[in-house]
Amino acid sequence: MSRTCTIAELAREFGVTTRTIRFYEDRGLITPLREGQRRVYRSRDRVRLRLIMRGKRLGFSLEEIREMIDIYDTDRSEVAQLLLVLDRIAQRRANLVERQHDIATMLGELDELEGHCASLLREKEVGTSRPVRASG
Amino acid sequence: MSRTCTIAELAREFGVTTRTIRFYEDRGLITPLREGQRRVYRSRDRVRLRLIMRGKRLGFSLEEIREMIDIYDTDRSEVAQLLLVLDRIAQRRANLVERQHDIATMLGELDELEGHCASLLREKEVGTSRPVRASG
DNA sequence: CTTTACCTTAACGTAAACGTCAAGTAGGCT
DNA sequence: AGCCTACTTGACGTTTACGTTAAGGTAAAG
Repeated sequence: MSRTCTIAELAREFGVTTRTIRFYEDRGLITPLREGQRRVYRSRDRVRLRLIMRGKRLGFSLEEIREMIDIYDTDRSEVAQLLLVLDRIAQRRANLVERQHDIATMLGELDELEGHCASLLREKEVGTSRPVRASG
Repeated sequence: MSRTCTIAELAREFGVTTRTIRFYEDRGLITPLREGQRRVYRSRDRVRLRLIMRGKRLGFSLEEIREMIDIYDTDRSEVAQLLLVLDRIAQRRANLVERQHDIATMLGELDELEGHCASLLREKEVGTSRPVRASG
């Protein structure tokens, strides 16, 4: 495991531009170390970026993603903070479960449509003595 | 069930602005009837809007949502079109299944974190004479 | 007829999430 | 020393998905 890397390496690794990574930093999603001027990324940052990309695939805004990251970042030394984290986890979970239902609904509708199409297709195949040739 | 309705009624029903609905029409996502100048929406349009809202919740762009709607709209009288629809269905399904996995991963991570927090909390509660909060 | 309420198109404004220069710096090669 | 490459910080441009006036049409109510 490469301990640290440059911004260009990280960008290649995740298939994004360096501009994107700097933008995420600007929005407080990543906080790399510095070696003089240059940014130095560690596995910690790679984990973050993975979280970010996953969040993006699911359509979360960067702000929402920042909130998720905050959950992992919150200080867990005090009871109040722990309770806060548990509360946020519950909210996130509820949100994700909603999405799961939306996806399940969509998949169900696709199944239905597919079944319809398949049966239409069978009808057409039965009607033709030879393979696909349709016309008046 | 009200067969038709105005743009304002539809907007209230779905909790969006009329501007939003007109914008969706502009992008080819909805095509209401007209009574003179005015738009008239039927259950067909309501179904569309439900599809749109669901797509938005899942983070799909309006363009992607338009493509989904196209799947349902494609002419199914010809075999070639049916095969096209089946192909698109497969692609959509693959996409949705990917999202399901992303969500499952996130939920798993939340479970893990929750477990960690819960055990930290138990440690702290053991140390206190008066319990902070008990459950389960 | 005027007000009120709802509708229309058209056009400009805006926040998010970057893309795309521009101009400068720092280290390595020859 | 000169050049190349990779990095840096701006700062303006772009697309998406609407918000927000502007400017007006229509139909019932007062």
